[in-house]
Amino acid sequence: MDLPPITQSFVSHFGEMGARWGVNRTVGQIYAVLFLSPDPLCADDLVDRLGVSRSNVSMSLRELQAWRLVRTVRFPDDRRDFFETPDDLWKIVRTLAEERKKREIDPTASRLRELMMEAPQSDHDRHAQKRIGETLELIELLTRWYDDINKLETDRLLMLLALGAKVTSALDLKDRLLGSAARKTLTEPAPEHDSEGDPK
Amino acid sequence: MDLPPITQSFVSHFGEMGARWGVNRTVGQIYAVLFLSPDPLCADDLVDRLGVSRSNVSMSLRELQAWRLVRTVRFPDDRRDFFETPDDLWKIVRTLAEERKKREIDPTASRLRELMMEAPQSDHDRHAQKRIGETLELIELLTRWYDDINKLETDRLLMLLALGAKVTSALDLKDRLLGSAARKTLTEPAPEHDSEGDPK
DNA sequence: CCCTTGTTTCAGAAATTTCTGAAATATATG
DNA sequence: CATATATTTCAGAAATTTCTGAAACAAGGG
Repeated sequence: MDLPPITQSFVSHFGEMGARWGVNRTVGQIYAVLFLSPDPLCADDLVDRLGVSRSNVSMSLRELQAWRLVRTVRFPDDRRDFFETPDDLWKIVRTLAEERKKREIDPTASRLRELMMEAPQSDHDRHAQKRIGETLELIELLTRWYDDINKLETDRLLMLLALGAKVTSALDLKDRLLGSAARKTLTEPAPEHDSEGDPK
Repeated sequence: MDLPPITQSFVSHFGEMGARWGVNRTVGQIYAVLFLSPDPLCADDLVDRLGVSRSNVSMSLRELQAWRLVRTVRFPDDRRDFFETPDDLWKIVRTLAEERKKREIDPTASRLRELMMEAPQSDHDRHAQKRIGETLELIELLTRWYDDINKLETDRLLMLLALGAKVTSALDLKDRLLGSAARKTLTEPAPEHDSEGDPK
């Protein structure tokens, strides 16, 4: 490995964290190198900098492209592919959210939907289905919210994030200004999830 | 494996998905069984139902406890530990979010903070540090938002989720009612990211 | 104490994932 | 079409993770 000190340390960290993020060490490291590089790099640059095999680099880049976290760039009079990360951090955040949802949530949601179609054979099945149904509703609520929020342009998103929980007081204020009739039309009756959870 | 059909299918799915969620097959399956079980189960119940070794169950339960996704229950006149999942789904969602943040975000944030303290040795380092700083700011913005939202009681949270992107129009409305001066102080200018890759 | 019942630990076996080098493929150029 | 350059594939090697059975540990009676 041959990298300036700060980059080096950043790259190692991404290598270690890779596992927790659902990618392997090399994939994490390659992403880190590209992320910090001022200009696009070709596969052999990555081989040199990380000291891993050419084929490993090739497969890892492939995976990063599947995640839409790197893209290729071509230069005139050069037959090699070069790779770079989008430099808009917000775009990266959105891509990560989309891809993780696709891999971690969507398959489960559709499997649960299938299970809700099955005819229960026993009391046990009936209980399971009830629980599965509640779970599915919650997932659908969360993903609808996500889809909705994800449509906002970045500056509006930024505004909401900066507001944080204060939105609720802002909404309360609005209610007071308008009378609460208007809000009722915007909020839907809350789905119920009850249980003998702990008193907080 | 000896489970009624719907539970069976749910459990297999959680086993397969386990890997994507950062746990292994057995951990995923055990969680799934406990989640669907109407009453708490002891370790040997899990051995029977999943056909894995006793020690595997023991280690997997330990991991699920580290995640705070299962808790133990004792019954009078029985020396065995029994295990169950919280049945309030919102509590589960919150726990998942907290634990994943702790494992996936926090270590990176603190490493990036360390890297920002280093004295840059070269232009390359300076560029890397700039990029790292932007990343850290974004992470901090997101985690502040998360901490803030996470404080809300579940019914308020539910209200926000149901509103989705409509909050922004609600806020716009509030602005119109109040005059826009108030909001300006809450939004920040969007971070700029420019770059031009040039051929080597 | 010494059973009995239940849980945890841990070294090594088994399974899976990652990585490599060599061969195959693709594509531009003379 | 032959050559040079670049990339991808893939079978097996290497590394890592998961899982097991046996042994150690813990705790409640008798």
